[in-house]
Amino acid sequence: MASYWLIKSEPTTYAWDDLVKDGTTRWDGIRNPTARMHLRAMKKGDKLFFYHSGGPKEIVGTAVVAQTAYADPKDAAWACVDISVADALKKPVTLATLKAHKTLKNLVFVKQSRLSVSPVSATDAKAILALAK
DNA sequence: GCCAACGTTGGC
DNA sequence: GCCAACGTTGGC
Repeated sequence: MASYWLIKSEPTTYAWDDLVKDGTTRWDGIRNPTARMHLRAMKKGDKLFFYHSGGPKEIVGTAVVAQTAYADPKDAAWACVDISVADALKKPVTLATLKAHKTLKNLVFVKQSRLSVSPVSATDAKAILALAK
């Protein structure tokens, strides 16, 4: 059973469009112990929600874990994973929408916006996908 | 540009 | 090993 996660990126650093272009990319540069823990818990095939911070704050697409966690080549103390692009959301789900939702407002990510990788329950994942239609 | 939340650092 | 001070991040 695949798990769901939410990963966050600044569009100016690495945008959804870059992932679409690259197809698969190394998700590195995570420098937070909690986020690293989540990275290491990822399994191949887990689904990822891709969120843009900074500009329009919204979930723009989904990706899948292509390679489970391994040491960051730039700094072995940290971990990274490989991810592959999945689908763009028909309708991006904004932070405001999440906050207005009765269960999604309790997402780890909503409550702790600084955390760059956070878990999403299967129920919440379904709710997000429903909002994105 | 401000402020709140959180992580990290350094003195003890 | 604790805790205060500081820096960074991200939403508003």
